[in-house]
Amino acid sequence: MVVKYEFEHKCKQSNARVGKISTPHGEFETPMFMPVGTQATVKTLSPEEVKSLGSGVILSNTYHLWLRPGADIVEKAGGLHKFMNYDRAMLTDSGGFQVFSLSDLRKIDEEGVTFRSHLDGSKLFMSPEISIGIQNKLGADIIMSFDECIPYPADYDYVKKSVDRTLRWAKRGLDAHQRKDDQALFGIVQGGVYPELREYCANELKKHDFDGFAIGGTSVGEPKEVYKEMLDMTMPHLPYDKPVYVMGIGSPVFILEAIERGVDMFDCVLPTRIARHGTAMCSNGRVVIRNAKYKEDFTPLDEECDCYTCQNYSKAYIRHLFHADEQFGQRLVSIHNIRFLIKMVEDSREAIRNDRFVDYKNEFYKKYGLDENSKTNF
RNA sequence: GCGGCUGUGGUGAAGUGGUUAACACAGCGGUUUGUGGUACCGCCACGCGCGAGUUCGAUUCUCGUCAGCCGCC
Repeated sequence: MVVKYEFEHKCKQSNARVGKISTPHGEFETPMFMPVGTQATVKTLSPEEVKSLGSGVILSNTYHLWLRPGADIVEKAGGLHKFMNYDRAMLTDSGGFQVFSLSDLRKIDEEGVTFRSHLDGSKLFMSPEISIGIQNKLGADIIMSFDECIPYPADYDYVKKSVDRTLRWAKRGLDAHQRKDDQALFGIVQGGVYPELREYCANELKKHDFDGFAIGGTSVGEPKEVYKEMLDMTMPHLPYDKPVYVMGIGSPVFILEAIERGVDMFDCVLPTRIARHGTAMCSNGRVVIRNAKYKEDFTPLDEECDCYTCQNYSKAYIRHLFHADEQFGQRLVSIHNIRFLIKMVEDSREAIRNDRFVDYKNEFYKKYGLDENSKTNF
């Protein structure tokens, strides 16, 4: 098996677990947060910086790289790792999310999805075979099934129809996969908020030799309670000896709730996106760095953080950079936010090993200024 | 000293004899969850240089006054 999951320990307080995933480009401990580098770059950061933050794996995106610069060019460069000079594990999303996020420009049928390019308006067609073919050329260590990420809310009949189609697409992708020796393929569980559909989808996927499983259709605007229900109705039906990945979650609350339920991997643009707009995730809650109250605050974003930004720069300075529209500010907050989440999963792993993850989570929430039942998703 | 032009929020700048003075930028606050994000959403002049007059009503008309700019002595 290309990607091997090794279980290490399950926390006595919950289903949270610690393990290790090995790939052709190194191994990483789980639970792990994966920064997103959609266009073969984690925006504003160099690969060396990303590595120094403690991430063992980053994402890139099939749809975006397909449009630009094109899969053939990445392949000619020697694959995504060489092209962007990143030698650790990488994962590519299938383009399935774009079916959702670009929904005003798409048409879905059994064969695949017809898009209109967001770059030049040209008509494009994506199918499971095309997505897997592109991902084979890109060469990430973990590639994803081409699925339909259903919006929330969606009615039962539509979700049922969509899940069946996603399952047929998953099988087609598996059949089309040409690099089973060095690229792991994960299946994606959909099913919206319906327990029987989630269970059904998981059970059908388990019949095939996927290397890991993802839970999709989350973080599409649903309330936190609904999110937790979707995890609860899905996790029991996934095999314990394979990695589990919840797609697209990045707020501390969503991540910690996933870890508590035994999830191993998560990715999100949230830390880097909000960083570029001046919001930092800190142990005492969010810091909107443009705020006037930081004008003369010469302390770090987060006194408890060990990142480059917090070791060297003050809120007043970073605030100045944002008001002066200087790019260095975006870099500094991006570095901090990614490190913050990775430090959070590092601390989670330690807590799990010490059988006190739920205590850790509650302590984190209290300091962050919220509790498990607060309404905010962040 | 004389003549002309102009005076609207932090800035630039619309506008009208009569409901809440357009817009932009800045400022202030918020949003962002498998990145279509130099994005998005709020708030921000009880007042239109000052004073008086005309009018039912004036930022808008008239007179005076002050300030700035331009020109002429």
